[in-house]
Amino acid sequence: MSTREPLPRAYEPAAVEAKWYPHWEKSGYFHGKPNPQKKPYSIVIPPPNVTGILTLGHVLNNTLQDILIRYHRMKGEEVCWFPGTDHAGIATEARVEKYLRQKENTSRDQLGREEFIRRVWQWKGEFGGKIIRQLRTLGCSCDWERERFTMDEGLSAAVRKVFVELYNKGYIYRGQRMINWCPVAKSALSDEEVIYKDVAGKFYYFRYPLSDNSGYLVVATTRPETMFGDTAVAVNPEDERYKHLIGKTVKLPLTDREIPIIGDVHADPTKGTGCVKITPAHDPNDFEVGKRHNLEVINVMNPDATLNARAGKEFEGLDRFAARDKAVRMMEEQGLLEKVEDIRHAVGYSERGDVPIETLVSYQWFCNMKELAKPAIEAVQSGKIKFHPERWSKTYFHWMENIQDWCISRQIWWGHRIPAWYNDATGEVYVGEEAPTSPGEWRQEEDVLDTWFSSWLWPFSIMGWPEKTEELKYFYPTCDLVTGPDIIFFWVARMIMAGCEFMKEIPFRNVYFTSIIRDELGRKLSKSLGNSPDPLDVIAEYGADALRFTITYIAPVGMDIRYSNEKCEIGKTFANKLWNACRFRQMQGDTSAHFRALPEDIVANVSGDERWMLAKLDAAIDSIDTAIAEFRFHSAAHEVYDLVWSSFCDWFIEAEKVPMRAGGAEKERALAVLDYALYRILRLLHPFMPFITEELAHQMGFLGDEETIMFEPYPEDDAFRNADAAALARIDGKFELVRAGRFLKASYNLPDGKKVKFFVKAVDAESLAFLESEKASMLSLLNAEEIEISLADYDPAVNGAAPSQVCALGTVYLPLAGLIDIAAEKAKLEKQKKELTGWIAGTKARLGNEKFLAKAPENVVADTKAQLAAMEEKLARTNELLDSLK
RNA sequence: GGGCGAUUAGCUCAGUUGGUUAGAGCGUUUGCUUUACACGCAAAAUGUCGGGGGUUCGAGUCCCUCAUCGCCCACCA
Repeated sequence: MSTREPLPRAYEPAAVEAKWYPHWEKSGYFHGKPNPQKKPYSIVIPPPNVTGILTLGHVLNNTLQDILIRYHRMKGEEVCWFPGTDHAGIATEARVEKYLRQKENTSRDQLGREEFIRRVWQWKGEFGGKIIRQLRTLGCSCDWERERFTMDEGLSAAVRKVFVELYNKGYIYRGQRMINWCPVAKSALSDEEVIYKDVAGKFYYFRYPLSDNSGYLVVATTRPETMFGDTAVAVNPEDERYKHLIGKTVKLPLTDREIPIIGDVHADPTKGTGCVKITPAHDPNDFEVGKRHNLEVINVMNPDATLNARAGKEFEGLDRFAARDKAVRMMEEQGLLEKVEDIRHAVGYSERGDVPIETLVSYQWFCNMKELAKPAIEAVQSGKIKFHPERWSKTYFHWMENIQDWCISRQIWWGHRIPAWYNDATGEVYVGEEAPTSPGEWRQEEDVLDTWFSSWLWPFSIMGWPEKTEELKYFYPTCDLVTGPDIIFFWVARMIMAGCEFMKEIPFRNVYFTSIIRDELGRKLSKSLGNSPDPLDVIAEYGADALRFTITYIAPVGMDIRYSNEKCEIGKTFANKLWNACRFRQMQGDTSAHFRALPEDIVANVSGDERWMLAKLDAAIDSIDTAIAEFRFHSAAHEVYDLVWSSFCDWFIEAEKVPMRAGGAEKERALAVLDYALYRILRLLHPFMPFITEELAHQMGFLGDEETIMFEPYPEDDAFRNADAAALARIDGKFELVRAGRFLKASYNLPDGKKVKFFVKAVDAESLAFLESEKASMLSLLNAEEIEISLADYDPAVNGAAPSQVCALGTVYLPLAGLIDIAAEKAKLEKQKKELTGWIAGTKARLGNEKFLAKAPENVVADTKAQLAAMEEKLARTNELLDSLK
């Protein structure tokens, strides 16, 4: 695969990405299979809708999963990322209906059930699963051999088995209850599929005349069109204003019906007029009231939310909103409209249809969740399953502890048909995995199951359950789940319940809830706002690695992300930086033989800079391990970014130019350490930026054609940073001096490249010796002509007045022969003196505080004392400099 | 109504169990074609850590309270 040519000046991701992914996939690198020699690590993908296309939300979600997968793979575990798609009943049915209407001018109902389903499968084959192909562009290392669809035969068998089991346990039942109805899908919905929006509405105050013509009651409603279903008016039995009316009747306007006035606590005397119209068929509270008083349930609506015959001739067939207007108008004409108030109120909308839902009474299938919830609550309470961030467990507990029956039947065709059969002759109901074999006319239930009724089995159905497969034995339970907090009820909670019930084992150990991605203005990304960038465009412009890295880098734990395409510059420039570091290395000659491990003699002879670099690497490796273990992906990204850019490129490579120039054994050692560090960096970075790291590992000659970085060991701590803390501190001191010298040059507007002479007065003999030994390095880093290091005071009489900087290892002077701005120097030193004096005073006060000495930990006290000494020493030198300027 | 989160540099955000002088990227300013990189190098400036109170030797960090913004759940005849 590798073509060892000089690297171009800038990284061009497109060709590299297009090259490696197919190679990885063809080579079977993504495939995981049970292997008793290795520790299993598995993730199941949150199955995207088969109709879906890649969004930035998916990018974040799947990048994080891929980071985990690649990280654990390199850690030597047997990893498997199970991918697949969800049949998404309502969404897909709507999508295909639209397609058929546009392409063939036909409809679901024209085609009939069997033909329509055939067409949906056809559509899926042709257009479905686009997102799965897009995930490849992103670099996701899913085990595509194991790709599943929630309506595959095996997964469908799992659904049937689960349905029958829960039915036999008495959890699943069919009943007439108040449900949420979507007029667009013409189907029942679960409570979770209803989203509440605050919208402007009106409160209509209607007069309902008493039958005896002795006056009227005023009732308020936001839904005038449901009045045709009113079967009572309720007042509070304690309400002095109305209690004498209980038992009388009112004439229901616009109808010829009379309805009773009933006493019920549901009527709150403090709210509105104290009188409530009761519409049992269209309001959950009213339904309860109706049950208590044995009221008739009059459904006045058709499935498409037009009014039906029960609303009377004038209203039959009218859309609910038209009917509302008409009812109000007619009430007004009859003098029965008392007043109208503007209000804002929450209205339930269908998640998919984006229209107000109707609550109505209907026969549906339900699943009682109470018993299923118990072990699932326990699993999270006990810590067997951990949520990250932990606070989501509160949301989880609150919902689980108040869990309601789940309405699982849908009046659509695309989905798992409920395995129940009716015998109309005998009235029998048969529920079984297969059709009944007993004689008689059996008619299968028309309804299908809620999409989530298959998704909740995903972690084990995808592994072949109910068959007892090797995969289940090895990979179940999965390790980590990465998903959005918006589906905590829909999916996460239900998977935990299903796992506990059917596998007797939790489905995963950790759940990481990703951030929600917003635009720069903090708005949710949406198609209608046009603020939702297409990830494929972003990848084309910046590269997949850049997008992956950027989104990881900017995603804080548990908070919303403000995303804009421009932010991908972070990842793009970072990739380019890494590319050029390798390009530089390539120019220095052949790859060292020691890039995998440094031999003893090199380790024994590493320079201070080299030890410093190896120590930085160790520290970064530890931080990254910890960060990934705690799902702090952005910390890991920041850590590796700083390591590469600051430690490796800005300091280490620049410092190593000295031994590399020296040639011979010096150069050989420097290149060995450089290669060793570089290959560790590439591996550290691979989970975040898979393409560029694979490409560079080959370009640099670290890997042969038949090898892949994917299975190279993830770097581990070499303990270099524990080797010699004092030596590492001295290198930091050298860098501080370099920074100070550069500052002096910049302060006097000297071009960075100008060769100048510095003087350094070392603080002591030890520092003197060290700085002398690092002289070549400092000359190079400072771009200086000469550096004179001594223990003696700088003598302005000899070299002229010089601005200076006080550092830990010594004071740096830049002689400027007449150019020195004495006033500016004085001001700088006075400022420094003031700061030092302030800190010293503060530190002394702290050390003078007996309580501090008594209560603070020893190391804090010792550190404080050391700081004080250092500051006092610095102050003394600052004062000397000030004196010298007088 | 119940719950959760946020408020730190001009912007977007870091800041692990409380412990020196609060950081990064972008932007801004200055100087640079220095043996990879202008997708770059070097340097600089900007903060009463939302307000108030408390605990503590010590608070951006813990507690209380207020304000503003956002999310979730419930309810709303």
